[in-house]
Amino acid sequence: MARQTIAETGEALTGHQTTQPDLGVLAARVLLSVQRELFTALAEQGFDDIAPRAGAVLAHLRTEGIRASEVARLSGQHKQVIGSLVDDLEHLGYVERRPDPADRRAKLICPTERGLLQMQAAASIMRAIEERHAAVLGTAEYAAFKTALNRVAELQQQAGHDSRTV
Amino acid sequence: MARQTIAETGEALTGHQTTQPDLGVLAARVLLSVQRELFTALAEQGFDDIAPRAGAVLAHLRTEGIRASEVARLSGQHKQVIGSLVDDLEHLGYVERRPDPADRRAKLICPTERGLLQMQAAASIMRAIEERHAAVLGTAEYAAFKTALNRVAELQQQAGHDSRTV
DNA sequence: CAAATTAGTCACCAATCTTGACTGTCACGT
DNA sequence: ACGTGACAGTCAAGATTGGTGACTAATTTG
Repeated sequence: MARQTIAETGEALTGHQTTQPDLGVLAARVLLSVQRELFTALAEQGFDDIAPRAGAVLAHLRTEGIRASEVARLSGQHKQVIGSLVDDLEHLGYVERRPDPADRRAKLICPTERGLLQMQAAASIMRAIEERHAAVLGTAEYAAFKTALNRVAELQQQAGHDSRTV
Repeated sequence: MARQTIAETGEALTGHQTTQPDLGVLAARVLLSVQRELFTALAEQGFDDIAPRAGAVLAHLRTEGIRASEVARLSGQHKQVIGSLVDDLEHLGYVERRPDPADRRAKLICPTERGLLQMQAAASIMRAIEERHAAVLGTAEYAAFKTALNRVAELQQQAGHDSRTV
């Protein structure tokens, strides 16, 4: 798995080991380890031809299709990157490009049958991962955690947006 | 966040917008937006010569120094990557290599005065970010969230470790 | 002392990200 | 209707980044 690489792996900068790691370090750890588990499990289920970086597209697929530029916005990646990812996924048979009836400039990225199977598999794996955490933390506590994480992600994205503008 | 990346930015694969995004997508969003805000703020405070990828090293710096291979383990990056990052940070005057008195093979990566200032600045910025979230969610709720995130990161890293072995 | 391990580096290759320019298409104001 | 500006997507090139294997030096093992 990447990058990503997360890219690979930018993190925050405080972190004496003695103190609690900060939000950035924790987010990085969760992301990397979730990615690793998810794509390992996917590979075991036969989806062994996709890399974590393709997740930027796959994570935002919908049965009705989605525009490339919307994927770019949601994933924070450039349009060119999305384009090449879609190229790859198209060759691998996970998605296909269809013209958008509502806008002749745009093309909808639609999952194929294989793409749908992959979406279901990924959703199932992620559900299992989260249920495992919920079993340790407690169902109610995990739900509260997830809600808070959602909220933090929203808040932080607004702030990140502002500071990008600066 | 890179970078990137955070990679890119591999994410999970479920995500109809109608349902709540999964753990991987949320972690990616938090990581990317925190990185963006942190490094923007650092740049405004005069630390404009460091990129998010350098965070892999900076996040694990300690005043007493730390070995390159330990940074590699903590950050999940290869030794070579750490080596080149340390090269850069050394030229920029953030860290210096000192021989490890305990092992003549090893070199300790120690922050310079500027490195210490940067560490303090980063810690302060991250504190401000987290306090902002705490103000919205409530102090107690945010503390609970942070604790849960820590726990999830631990659990997930164990799982990720296992699946890497497979 | 010889063998196996570990820390760090060098050099090379592959993958990835970023930028700028370019073609169609849409939306808006006149 | 028409010109202007904005947006969707693609092409192509450059720079950055990441991964791999081999190598030296020092430590540990037996």
